[in-house]
Amino acid sequence: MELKTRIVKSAELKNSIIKRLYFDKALSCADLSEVLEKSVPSVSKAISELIEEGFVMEQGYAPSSGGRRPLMYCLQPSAMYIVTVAMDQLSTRIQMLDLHNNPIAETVMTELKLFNNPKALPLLIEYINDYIDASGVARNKIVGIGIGMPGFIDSAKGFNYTYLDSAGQSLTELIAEKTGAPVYIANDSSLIAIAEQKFGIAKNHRDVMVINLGWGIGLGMIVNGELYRGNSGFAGEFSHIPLFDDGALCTCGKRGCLEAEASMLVVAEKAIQGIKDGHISSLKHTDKDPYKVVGNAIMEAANNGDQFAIELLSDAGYKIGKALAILIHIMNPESIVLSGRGAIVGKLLLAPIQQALTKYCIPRLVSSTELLISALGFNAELIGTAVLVMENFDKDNKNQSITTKQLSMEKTSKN
Amino acid sequence: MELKTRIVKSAELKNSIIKRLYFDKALSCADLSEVLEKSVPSVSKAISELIEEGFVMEQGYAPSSGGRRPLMYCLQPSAMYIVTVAMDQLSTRIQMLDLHNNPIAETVMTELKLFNNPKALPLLIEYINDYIDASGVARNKIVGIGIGMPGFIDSAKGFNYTYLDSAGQSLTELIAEKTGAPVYIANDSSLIAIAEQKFGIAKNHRDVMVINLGWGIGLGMIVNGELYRGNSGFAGEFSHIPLFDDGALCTCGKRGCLEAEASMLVVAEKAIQGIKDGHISSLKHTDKDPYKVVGNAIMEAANNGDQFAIELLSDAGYKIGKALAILIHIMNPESIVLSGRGAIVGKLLLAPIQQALTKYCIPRLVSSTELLISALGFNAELIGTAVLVMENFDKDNKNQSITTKQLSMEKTSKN
DNA sequence: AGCACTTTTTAAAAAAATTTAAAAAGTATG
DNA sequence: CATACTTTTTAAATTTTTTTAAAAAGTGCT
Repeated sequence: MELKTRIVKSAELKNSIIKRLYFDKALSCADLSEVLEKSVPSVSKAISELIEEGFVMEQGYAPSSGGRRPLMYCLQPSAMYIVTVAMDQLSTRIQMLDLHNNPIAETVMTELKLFNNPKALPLLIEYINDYIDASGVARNKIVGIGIGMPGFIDSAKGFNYTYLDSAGQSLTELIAEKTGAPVYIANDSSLIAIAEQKFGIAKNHRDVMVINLGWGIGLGMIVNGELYRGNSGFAGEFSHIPLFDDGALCTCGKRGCLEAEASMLVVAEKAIQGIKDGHISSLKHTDKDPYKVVGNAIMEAANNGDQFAIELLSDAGYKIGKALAILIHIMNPESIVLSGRGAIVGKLLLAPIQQALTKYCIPRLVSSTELLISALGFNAELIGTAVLVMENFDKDNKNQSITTKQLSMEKTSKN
Repeated sequence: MELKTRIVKSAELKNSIIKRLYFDKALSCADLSEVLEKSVPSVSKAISELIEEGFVMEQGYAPSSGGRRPLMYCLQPSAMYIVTVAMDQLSTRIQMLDLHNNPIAETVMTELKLFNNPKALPLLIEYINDYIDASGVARNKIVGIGIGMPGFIDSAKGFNYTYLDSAGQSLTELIAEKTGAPVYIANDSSLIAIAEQKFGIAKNHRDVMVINLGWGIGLGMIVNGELYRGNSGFAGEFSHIPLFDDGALCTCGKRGCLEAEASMLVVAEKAIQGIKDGHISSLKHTDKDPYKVVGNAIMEAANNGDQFAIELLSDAGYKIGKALAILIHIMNPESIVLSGRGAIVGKLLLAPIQQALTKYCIPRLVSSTELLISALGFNAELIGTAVLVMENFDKDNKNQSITTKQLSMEKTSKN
């Protein structure tokens, strides 16, 4: 009894040290004491236990700042692993990362249609299990499985109200049961946002708006330093604000939405029409090509200097800029990041977006917001899911040190 | 030495108990233990000290929930007082509240022009000092002075970049020096928002957008349970988003801003023009009447059923609704509150706003947001400033129990 | 009315965390 | 190159907090 409570208490501090080291890579005992608001002796004791248990290791001495050089600690990368899953409408990527965010194997990409596919959920579980088995990593070494997916998602309860019907049961509970590891889910745009804020171009910015330029246009919001999803998880429905009087008809049923005017899908449509109308361009088109292929071709052509492709993207950029003007007025963010697939043409979008901002924004507002282009790109979502797992690390292991957890799991699996 | 550290430590808990009781009115020892995440014995000890020191009192027993009835504690209302100041462009109100938010004297209202008035700041300080002197309350009994004012404000540093030029010195420090009490400032719309969320119609809502219907249209945002001001304090510039293609010219230099189309000032202008054009209405107009008088007359006439006045307000309401549609898409708030002066015609605005929301919003988004009308009305800003003072209570008294503070101040004043 | 079961409060014992002091390992400087 | 001044780390003493246990005060049912 006494032993148990002792472990519970010290586990809290130890888990928060692990979490902190995941995000900050390397810290000294004094650093940790300051950021965690615990005394140096407490932290010191916890660290030496963590080293003994194999979770933390010494990394060497940092340069002196005028006194004794601090001994830096970092996570033992192979102590635990994070399974990251990034889904879109058509395909799913799976990847396992160590505690330094380094992949331990090739990313596996599989076709998996979400829309109207009752088999999607069992298949997803199968793919994840296969991946873990193939990796050779023991289940009790997995911190958690993070899954990013499109749709309206309640992260706390673990539901996706758009895809992956789980017959009323919590998706996270269900998948956790079948895989033997804790599961966390979140919306893809949200994950890209936290990836950019924790490990990307907007690192440590308190207030960031991240635009997910995929086939649609998503928005992930970091507000007061944390992800904002709104009262019912619908915040950031950026692409359906009434932006143009009597514009194109949108899939949402309204007119003049940003998505109906400037998404990659619409750009592809316009390109096809343009080619038919005889526009000069390096783009070729056969009716059989799906929009996805056309979209990629446009981005590539634009990057290679094709005038028609650049025109199309500029037009979209200007419209996105008008919408961003609204966002800036309301949120006054430190930065706006162009991320997701479309980030590869980010440089081409920059000029028309800036032009729109100048036209539609109060000057002092534009000048207090930076416009940035993601460097994470296509990897953002995978990194975001890893962050999702580690963000929940201290909460979910509150009553149990990860050490005792691993021990108890080994025992039960031997039974 | 040992005594001092003992006081410092216990002061933290005691101050957080005071703060909590200010917001929650009455709590039992067990309640406090739970919300403050401290053990019952710790809280119990702190409470008995606070009672001895005269800050807390027993309030009687609450009904049993199946066991022993809890003894409820509340603040001794006369232990300390809060000075609240609400400024607008033309006039300033001052009021002193006890710890139960009850006014201890009549509100004093004085003419005080903010725009282009170098005497505004010394006058403000004089008014505050006069008010405190007249109240008969000792300076060391004043928790703090909260001031709400229009303009771009940095609450943390205590600057107002629009009005009350303080020659580079922090406004809050300056006023604190001259009045002998801690001073906190914030933007008027922000204060109305926290008033509605702490003591108003949106009590305890996590995500609320509060519209301040004054002569302009302000927005105060509560996000993830706390006030959001953006990266440089400019968040909520709601009334200057590009809403109408080529609309009326706005004071900000752009076209089609909400403020230029639907503010009370614009409504007043339209009313004057309408009367000249021969509209039938109970409204009378002489050219000498300032807009302020016209505006009030319109609101009164509309509430009395005057058709022309109602039409004018409905038109403004519909436009506000279009802007709210955008806000809902981005923020997905639990509720939107119509507050400030204009809240008295809130009922009349409800229908046209709802109509606009239905037209411009995705259905599932409208239905997840409540549209509410403030009951605090004109008092919201004063209550908001009191909240501002108490929100900072535990932070600013971190190293000193309020008791020892009062004692030390008594000594120095006797010297 | 008495018994089983709650919840709140108080008191004593045990554990955890912090403070204090001191040692260790550097830097800068005359 | 020794001295004064940093900063980091370790160790011991003290304080603070929590846990545990028990008492007090109610409810509700037979």
